[in-house]
Amino acid sequence: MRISSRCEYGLRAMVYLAGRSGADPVSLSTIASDEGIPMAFLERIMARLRDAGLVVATRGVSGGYRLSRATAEISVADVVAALEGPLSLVGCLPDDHGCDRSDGCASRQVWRRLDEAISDALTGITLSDLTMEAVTR
Amino acid sequence: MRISSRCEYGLRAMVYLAGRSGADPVSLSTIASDEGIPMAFLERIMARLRDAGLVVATRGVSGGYRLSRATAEISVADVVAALEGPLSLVGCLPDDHGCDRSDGCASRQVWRRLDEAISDALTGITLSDLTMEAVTR
DNA sequence: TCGAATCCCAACTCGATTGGTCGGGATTAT
DNA sequence: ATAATCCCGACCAATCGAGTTGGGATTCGA
Repeated sequence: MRISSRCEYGLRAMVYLAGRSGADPVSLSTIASDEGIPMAFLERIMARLRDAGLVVATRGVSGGYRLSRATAEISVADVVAALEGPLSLVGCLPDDHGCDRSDGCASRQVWRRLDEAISDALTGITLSDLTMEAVTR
Repeated sequence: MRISSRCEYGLRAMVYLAGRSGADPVSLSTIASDEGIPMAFLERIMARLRDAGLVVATRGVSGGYRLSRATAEISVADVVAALEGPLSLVGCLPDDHGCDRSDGCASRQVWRRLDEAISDALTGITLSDLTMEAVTR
């Protein structure tokens, strides 16, 4: 179970933007070179973040990306959900399709718990937390 | 981020064995048919669990698998680690290779926190918890 | 009006992983 | 012996991850 590069890069880019929040939009090439991320790949990542409504792009000469909301209003969970897809660990949680196995439910509780643990951990951190030089532990 | 079938099947098999703990070994074919898992695939899974020291196999006519330890001594984290590999979210946590990026550390704290949350959630549940008909929440 | 900077997008590659299957061994109780 | 069982390496198809390529469409400034 490993975080994808997509997700790692995406969060880095968002933290980067959070550090420049309020200023002019930042171009793809700037983010990519400052963060050491392959530009064409970052482009795909930003497209997802845009589609999720987390960043706003402006095109043309001095265009670029900026955050769509205040840094305190964007959680890491938002970013991860936008990049990793639905983010539910096992298929049968929402639809609850029967659970015909006797111990299937027992195992499933594990995945549900884990789901909650992950969710709790990620929704509790916002980009503004990350721009301050230390996550309080 | 999704749990693999391998892992799902593996935990189901372990819970199954936990429910019969202390009795005769259970054959692959029995587990597979009772749990609805493709037998040849389950065989590969059991091999990993055996290599991890979580189950013991005996061959020959009335052979099969049994747990190597008491159900309370096997955590879900043990099972998942045996089946999912190293289970660390991002490569640079143990070796800490520089962190030359300015905000790399900020993002990394997120992954470390998440790592802890997952680890805590999984080490806290043992097979004996799962054989009782309800995980206390 | 032209061109450069910028975002937008679909298609492609390439290797690893997932989810299996297949075919034969080696062991052991009866 | 023989049947039941685990053991194991090889194989396979589909998907996913991590990018790349090549071209658009927009917008600002000169």
